[in-house]
Amino acid sequence: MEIQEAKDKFISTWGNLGSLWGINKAMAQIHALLFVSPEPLSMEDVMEELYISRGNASMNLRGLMDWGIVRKVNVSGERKEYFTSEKDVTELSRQIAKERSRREIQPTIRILKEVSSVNDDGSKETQEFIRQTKALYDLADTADTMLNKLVNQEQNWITKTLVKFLK
Amino acid sequence: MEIQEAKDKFISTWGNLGSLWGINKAMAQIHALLFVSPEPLSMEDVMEELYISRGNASMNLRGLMDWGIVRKVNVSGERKEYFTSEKDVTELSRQIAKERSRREIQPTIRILKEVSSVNDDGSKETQEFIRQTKALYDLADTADTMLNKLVNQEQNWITKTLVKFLK
DNA sequence: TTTTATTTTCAATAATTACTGAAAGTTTAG
DNA sequence: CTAAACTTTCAGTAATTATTGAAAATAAAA
Repeated sequence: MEIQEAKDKFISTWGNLGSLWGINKAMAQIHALLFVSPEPLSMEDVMEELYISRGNASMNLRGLMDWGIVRKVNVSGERKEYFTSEKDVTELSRQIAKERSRREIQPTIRILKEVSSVNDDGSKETQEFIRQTKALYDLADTADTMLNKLVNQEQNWITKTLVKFLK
Repeated sequence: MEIQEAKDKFISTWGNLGSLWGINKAMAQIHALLFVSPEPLSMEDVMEELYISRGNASMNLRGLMDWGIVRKVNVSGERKEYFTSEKDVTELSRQIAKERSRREIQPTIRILKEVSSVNDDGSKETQEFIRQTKALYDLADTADTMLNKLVNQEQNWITKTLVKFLK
């Protein structure tokens, strides 16, 4: 496969995958583009490569910065702003995990806790509701904690060793 | 909080969360409803509780069965079909992890592998492309393997120990 | 077999979500 | 300061995705 085809395929695949981590297609594609570009790109560059409008580029670049995986860089002698993405996949996944936890998982956990402490009227329906939402709360809480530990630097030697075993 | 409010809140929250695991709102809400119902529900029941059409209920119940987390049950003396969801959260997460891996992660990994073996023309662009897509491939592959091991029964003592440490 | 109950399918439509482009805003240069 | 370069915002529109509802299909009962 030649580089242009491969690049297009990668950008398109990554774009469709956006929904998997909760961002839209254009945003994921911009990320993909920056991720494989050796040099920072201007907004103009992004618009041209992906055939998207200025407004679209602007909004989604900002979105990526909010996710903490894209940042502006100054290119000396240039007035334009240039953008570059986090290049280290470990840092990238750490950042994504952190943001998803903050934006979606933790709010969900909060609500699970809230609804599972519903007033128990003794009915079968209520008891099943409490049992099930509690179980979900425990699962979500454990999974969130584990994910964050796995993905964060605070890995002691035991964790590191065990991670190797899991691979 | 009273049970009806709690139930509505749970169903609505779970529904919005659908996008997190790649299913639509109605599907996630049906799942939520079945998940906290002590008895199996008919399609009629689902339609009434969630105010959705017959077609919608039919299609999304089928979707949930395709995910392997809802199944039909026969209620003796009844001609209607009744539906019930997987009640065990461990089995639920196992099933979801398995399906997501199969539907999205593995196809992505395949493509990452494919594009990262692009013909190397020696240019800076191509070299960066190869480096980055390879790194992503490794990450996705490792994460997929780990997730499946974590979530599957094949937990040996090492895995179990790791899980305890991570919690 | 015919009737009745129930489910599925899918074209039409509604709802949601994303994108554009131009005007307004901002920053730097002159 | 004014002009030029560049970015952001957002109302309008386009594209996508979800939902309805009724006809067709299926399955059980009579």
